[in-house]
Amino acid sequence: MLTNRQLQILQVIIDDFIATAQPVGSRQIAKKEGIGFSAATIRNEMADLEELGYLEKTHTSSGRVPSEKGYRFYVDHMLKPQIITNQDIITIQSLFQDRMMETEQVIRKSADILSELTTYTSIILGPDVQLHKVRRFSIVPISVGSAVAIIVTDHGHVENRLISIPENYSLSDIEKVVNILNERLVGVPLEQIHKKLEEEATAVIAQHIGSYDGLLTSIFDLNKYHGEGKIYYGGKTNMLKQPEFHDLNKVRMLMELMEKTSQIQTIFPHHQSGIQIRIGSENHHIAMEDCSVITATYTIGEEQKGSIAIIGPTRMDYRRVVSILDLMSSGLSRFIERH
Amino acid sequence: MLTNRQLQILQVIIDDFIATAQPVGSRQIAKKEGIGFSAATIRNEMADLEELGYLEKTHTSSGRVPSEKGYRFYVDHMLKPQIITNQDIITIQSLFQDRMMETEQVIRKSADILSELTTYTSIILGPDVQLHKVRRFSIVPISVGSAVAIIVTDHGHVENRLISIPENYSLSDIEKVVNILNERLVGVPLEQIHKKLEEEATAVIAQHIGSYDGLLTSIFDLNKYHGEGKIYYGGKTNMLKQPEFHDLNKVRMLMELMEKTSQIQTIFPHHQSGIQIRIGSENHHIAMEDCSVITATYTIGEEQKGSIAIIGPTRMDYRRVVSILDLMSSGLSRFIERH
DNA sequence: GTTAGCACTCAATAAGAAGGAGTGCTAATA
DNA sequence: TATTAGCACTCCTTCTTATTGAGTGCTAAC
Repeated sequence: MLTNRQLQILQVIIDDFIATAQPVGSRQIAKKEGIGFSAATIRNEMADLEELGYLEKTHTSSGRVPSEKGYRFYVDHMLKPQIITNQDIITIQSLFQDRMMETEQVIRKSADILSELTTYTSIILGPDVQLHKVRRFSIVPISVGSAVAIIVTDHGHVENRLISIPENYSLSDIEKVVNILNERLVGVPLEQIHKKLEEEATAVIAQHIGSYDGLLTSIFDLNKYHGEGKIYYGGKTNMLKQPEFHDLNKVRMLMELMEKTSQIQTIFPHHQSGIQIRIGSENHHIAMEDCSVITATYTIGEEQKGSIAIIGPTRMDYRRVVSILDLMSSGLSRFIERH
Repeated sequence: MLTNRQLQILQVIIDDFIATAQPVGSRQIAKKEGIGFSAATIRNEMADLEELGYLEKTHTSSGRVPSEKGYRFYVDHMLKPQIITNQDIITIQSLFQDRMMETEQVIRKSADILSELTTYTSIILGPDVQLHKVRRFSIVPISVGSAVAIIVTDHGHVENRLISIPENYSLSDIEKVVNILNERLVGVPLEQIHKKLEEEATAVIAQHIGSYDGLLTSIFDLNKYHGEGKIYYGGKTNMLKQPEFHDLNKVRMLMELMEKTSQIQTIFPHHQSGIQIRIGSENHHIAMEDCSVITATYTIGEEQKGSIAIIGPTRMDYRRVVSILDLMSSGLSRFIERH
């Protein structure tokens, strides 16, 4: 168990390092207000804190730097919520004023604002369309043999896809199929379309039209295209402003990571709501050894809907980021709910 | 006018510098096969070429480096098309096999392949949807007061947008509007919708329904959303591998440039078809002082449709990039035409 | 016109010297 | 016993100073 004085020193070191990115020395701490003991005492305490694993040195005679364990402790036990300025609150809330703005746009803008307010990089996982329910299904013929299949959901999302029409289908056949599908599928969540289709619709269609080629299965492979919802980024270049990323190699690895949709998905914790913090190696990614990721989720009703993440250096301003993320996720939740 | 020997030396220097990124010295050149004169002679010629503005020195006693004027001359008068390997051709053409792949997907993949083959960054301006013609227009009500408007074009592109429905519109009113619009708008290019609407449809609708609120104007502001077609990137991080971008500041400026949609548009020459090369300052962008941009266009029939660009260091492999871009743009043109 | 030879320039690298921030330990102090 | 002052020591950083080597420009000889 840490003594009060140790806690105090740890706090000062972490706050200072977050602000300056420089190792913190004992004299520096002693000079701070509210510190009533000498540099020598602090040195002793720091040695203890290092032994306990909360601090590290960059070399034998350098000041101390928080270790991952140090950040973890800080985040778990010492993080008081920050008072956010009115200005920030206004910036965020103005986003959600325009009722007729499309969800996609709002998210895009949210990502930008997040990165601006935090000076880090923001990533937003779009709402999970899989739970939307079909409102209307239609097929629009384009040319001989091809057509566009369109699904509109109850939240106004539109999913469309080019399909091929077997030659033996006539226009009225297509119309029949569309009618049958609308009867059966309206109200069904996207994620269940495939199952529903196999269970009910195929038989009915075959019965009405006689043939049932691969047509329909190809339509509803939609799922494959939007595995988990789109990904939106804000402030990708903010990383480059952080002193810890003066190393081109690190930057490249990080950028490459962000280009790979499948990889970036993994930074979002699955089936966990609320705010999650992953520090350095906790991300299980070489490229993110020196990064922390803070994620939040936004929801509609009971069901999880999407995630927001801020990715920055381990030395990031956890207090501020957590508060802003909190504000933003609840704002987004309310916004999407209205839609 | 340059002598034959000067041409030969210029060629060797540029080819060498493109390959190694190192200033080229007189001894190095003298050692090359096919060079029948001494280093001293070459030094004299180089001094002349420098005086003419085709070469530069990085410092008083360094080897020579091509100047912008040198590259320009090389590109205009000395660029023989490169024989592309079979492997490359296969890679590109395999892209266009799958007839049922969506245009968007093909473009996305094209961008990736381009960046892979060239080791530079590729940017593709999506086809200009403005010239597509309306195939079907529909409105799907979502909740009280809101609906989704959908336009399907003759090339299978789907444009959709959330709109608000004035309270005094009934379901059957909406249906009437949709019918009228389909009668009037099918076959009209997207870019003319707005005009067409004002000229013809409004009167008819007002007559049928009695009121004509802002409903429709809001629908067709679509144009504003897709100014010039979407932008797709490939190999954004390839820049970081080039020795000329070891400077973090340059990298940041370039990356920031690419994040700004409106700015990146400007690198595409307007209303010019064929292959265009812009070298260094010709791009009129501080961030691209050390970059060259090679653009090509892909077309359907007579009308220009979209652009492809490769952005790399001024020291890029012009021969190879031009050839690959040529292949890719004609491939894309044929692909889109089929759709 | 071409080339060999030589003095000169400048970047890059290495090696040393000085300065400074910081630590760890010991001994004195409250 | 807990705290602190003092001091030796470490190692990074920065600044010089040589040293080397690639390359040029010029001159004189071929």
